[in-house]
Amino acid sequence: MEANNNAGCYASFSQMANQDTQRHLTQRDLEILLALDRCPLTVAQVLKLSQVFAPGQGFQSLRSCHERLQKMRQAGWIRSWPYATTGSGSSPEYYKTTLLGFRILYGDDAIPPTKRHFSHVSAANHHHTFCLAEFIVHTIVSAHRHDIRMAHFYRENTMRLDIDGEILLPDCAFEFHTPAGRQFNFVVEIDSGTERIRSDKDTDSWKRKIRLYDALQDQSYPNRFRVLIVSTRSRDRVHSILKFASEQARNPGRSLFYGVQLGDYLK
DNA sequence: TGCGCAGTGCTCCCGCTTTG
DNA sequence: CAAAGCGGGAGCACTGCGCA
Repeated sequence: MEANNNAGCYASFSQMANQDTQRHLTQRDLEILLALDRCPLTVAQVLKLSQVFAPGQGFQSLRSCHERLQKMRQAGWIRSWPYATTGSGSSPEYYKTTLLGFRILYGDDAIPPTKRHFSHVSAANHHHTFCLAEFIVHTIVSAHRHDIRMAHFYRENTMRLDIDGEILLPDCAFEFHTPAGRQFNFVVEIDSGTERIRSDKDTDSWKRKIRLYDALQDQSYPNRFRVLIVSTRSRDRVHSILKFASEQARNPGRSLFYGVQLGDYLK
């Protein structure tokens, strides 16, 4: 895996001082910008993620976290839009970096990955985006607790896997590095239950994904990766996909696909 | 900068009333 | 009688203000 959006490539503070925002950019602000560059986050998700910030940098309350995000928004580093809500009450807002925020992270000449990188998420993708963010935040926080470092994170649709002329775009991908020096590679597929499992016609079917990931693992040997299937729906859905994957696998002794229901994972 | 409190705005839920 | 409309209550995100 190659890194194209990793930390450690911040613009200099003198460059930032040239911005007309007249706001003090802290190390924590950079952590927030980096987090929002991975995926859109709500205030609650930023609060949870702040547990992995440098010691003493985490937020103690939703109130203070929200206040800081408002200041960053006023400075023009980030933007927010409301999520379409499905429960009672008003909908939470999700935050993304602006071009200014992006260039604070990666330098004045940094080129955004896509045109839509700084624009709002279409309503049809709200559920998917929120669930992906929940998974990412929980994964980073959990890994941090076990002293496992995440590296080379690829945000949604930035990793393009070309397998025998067919393309796969995982929802995200990353590496885990353990204190013992071991490396684990993961790609993540969020399943909202909208894709057919066994269809030959549906270009987004699980049958196609399973076939391509299986072929990719053959090509990648001895480098190994695992596919994490996170269902936002039911456990039955996870079991159905994993059962089908085991039926389709060319090497049944190889564990390539791992599945979990998002609610279970977050618990 | 962090936090508490009180208030606003928004949305969903639910029961009641009105309408066709 | 069922569907539509309406209004109050509840829950949640967010805001303004003051204090430490």
